[in-house]
Parts: sequence; structure tokens; C-alpha cells
Amino acid sequence: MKEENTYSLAKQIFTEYLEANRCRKTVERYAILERVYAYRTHFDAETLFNDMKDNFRVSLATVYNTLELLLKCKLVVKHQFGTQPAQYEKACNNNVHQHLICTNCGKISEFTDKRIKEAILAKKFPNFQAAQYSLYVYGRCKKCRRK
Amino acid sequence: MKEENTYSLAKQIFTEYLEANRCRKTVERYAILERVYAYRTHFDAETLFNDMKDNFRVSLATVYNTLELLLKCKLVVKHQFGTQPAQYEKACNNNVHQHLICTNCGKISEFTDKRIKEAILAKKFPNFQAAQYSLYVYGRCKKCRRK
DNA sequence: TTTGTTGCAAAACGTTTGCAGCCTC
DNA sequence: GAGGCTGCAAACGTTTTGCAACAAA
Repeated sequence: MKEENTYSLAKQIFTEYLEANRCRKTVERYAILERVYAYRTHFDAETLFNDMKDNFRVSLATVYNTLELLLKCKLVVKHQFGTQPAQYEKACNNNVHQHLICTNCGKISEFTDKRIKEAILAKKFPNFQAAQYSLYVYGRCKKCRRK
Repeated sequence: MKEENTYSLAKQIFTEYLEANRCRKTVERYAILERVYAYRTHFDAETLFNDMKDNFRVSLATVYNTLELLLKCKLVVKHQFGTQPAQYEKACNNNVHQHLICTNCGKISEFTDKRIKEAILAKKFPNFQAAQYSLYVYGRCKKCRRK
């Protein structure tokens, strides 16, 4: 799927969500969504705020508020890696997230393993309605291995 | 394995770690280890601090310091569920942790699935030395399902 | 005796909240 | 025009840090 299409689809979903919940369609909210969908990696609220304020005036509080809305309509996903600030990423219809986190330098990378993904999706929970999966693998990256 | 044996083994491992790293064997450190190994569930630093101070005088800073040491010698494992305070648990030779987290009420429970565990352990990373695995499944628990 | 460790309090950090004014509906 | 949303700054809760006193080696 093209980058552009992804964003315009997200915009449409967001609009429908806002209307359904009687929330106002403010310029701030769409500006944040657009910036979020321009990222190709994880980002935190502070980074998003800094990246935006050159072109557009928003407050950090609004950034947090909007991210909360985007989480609710599943357009972004939130991750908490250790004690570092919460990381967000656009959702892209992928509800299985697999991450490698270096416990020495904090570097985060992603991987995909079909067998793991299938095993997770096959699991049924009797008293739990599962929506999203995150696998975090902690260890040492190549650079930090010998330290 | 008996509860008692688990703790005495942990104590032995901790002693060896402290000696190897030229750290002092203080009463505070052993008192914290003992309390940690008495838990059967997850706990946070604040809870541990409160549970201890009736019988033993320690500061919250020492609790954090000691937990950090216990993490380093792999006697405890740390989890970060959303924005809530970091949760710790004793390690018990289990490096694959599988959690269900309700995104509505925040309730955390554990499960084990052999197929998932095997798929995870079978995965080889060319540039990463994996040490610990945490799978978080987000969704709604039975009570919150209909809300 | 030396110096790592402690308790305490204050600081740091990410995130949330209160409020007056603004702007969508 | 009404009330949800914004920016700002202050508040919050968890975790870290600085420092003087203490105690393990």
C-alpha cells in the first residue's frame, strides 16, 4: 500500500471516529495525525511535539490528548520499553508486534517470525478477548554484546 | 521446588554476585531479597517498600538500588505495563513470560502456552543475544468485555 | 581506616490536569 | 451562542540523585 493511501485511509477512519463520538474535527488533530503517519519508525510524544512545532503550533498536552484518541480508534499503537518514555507507532493493520530491545544501549528494532505469529494468533483465551499482541525480546545487540 | 529452597538458592546466587562484583553484603540487601522471594505475584517498588517497613527500616532508594542489583544477577524480572509503575517478579528460571493485560481495568494475569514458548525459544537472531522474552496480550477481561 | 552503602529530601522526568480563552458546530 | 478543545503552567507520581552519616571489609 502506498504511503499516501495509508494516510488518507487513516484520515477517513479518524473522521468517522470523531463524528461517531461527537468529537470536534480540529486542525490540531489532523495535523498530528498527518505527522504521525509520516513516521516510518517508533517515536515518543516529546519527539512528535518537537518535530511539529516548527510548522505548526501545538501544545504537548494536545499531542498527548490526540495520541489517546488515535489509540482508541486503533490508528496508533503504544509501547512501553523499560523505563524510557512511551513509544508510539502507526498501526498499519498489524496487531502482532515483535521487538528486540538492547538492555545495554536501549536500541529497539523489529523483527517478524511467522511461526511465533501463528502460534500467538492460534491461542484462544476462555475469559479474555485479545486485541493486540506485543512480544519483547530483551538482550544485547551486536555492538553491546562483548561489554 | 520448595519455596524455601528457591530462596536459599537465590541467596547463594546473590552472595556470589555481590562477591564477584566487590559489592558489600548489607543486611538491607538480604532483607529485600527475602521479601521479594516471599511474593507469589507481581509487585511494584512502592508495595515492596510498604510491606517491608513494618519489620525492617529501609528507604525507597535502597529498594530501587537493590532491585537493580537483583535484575543484574537475573534473580528478578521487571515488567512495564502501560503507564503504571514498573512491576517486578522473582525469576524462577523462567525466561519466557506471557501476560494478559486488560486495557480497560488494568488487571494483569499470566498464562503459559507451550507452542508459543517453543516458537519463541526456537527463534535465532543473527545480531542479537536474547536473554529474556515477554509476551503481552492486550484486550478485555471477562468483566470488562461488554463495556 | 577506607570507601561503598544507606536514609533522607530534593530533583528529575514523563505525563496529566485546571483553567481561561478560543473556535467548531 | 454553547460547550468542547486548546495552550500554558502547575501538579502529579514514579524513579533518580546529592550528600552527610554509617558500617562492611
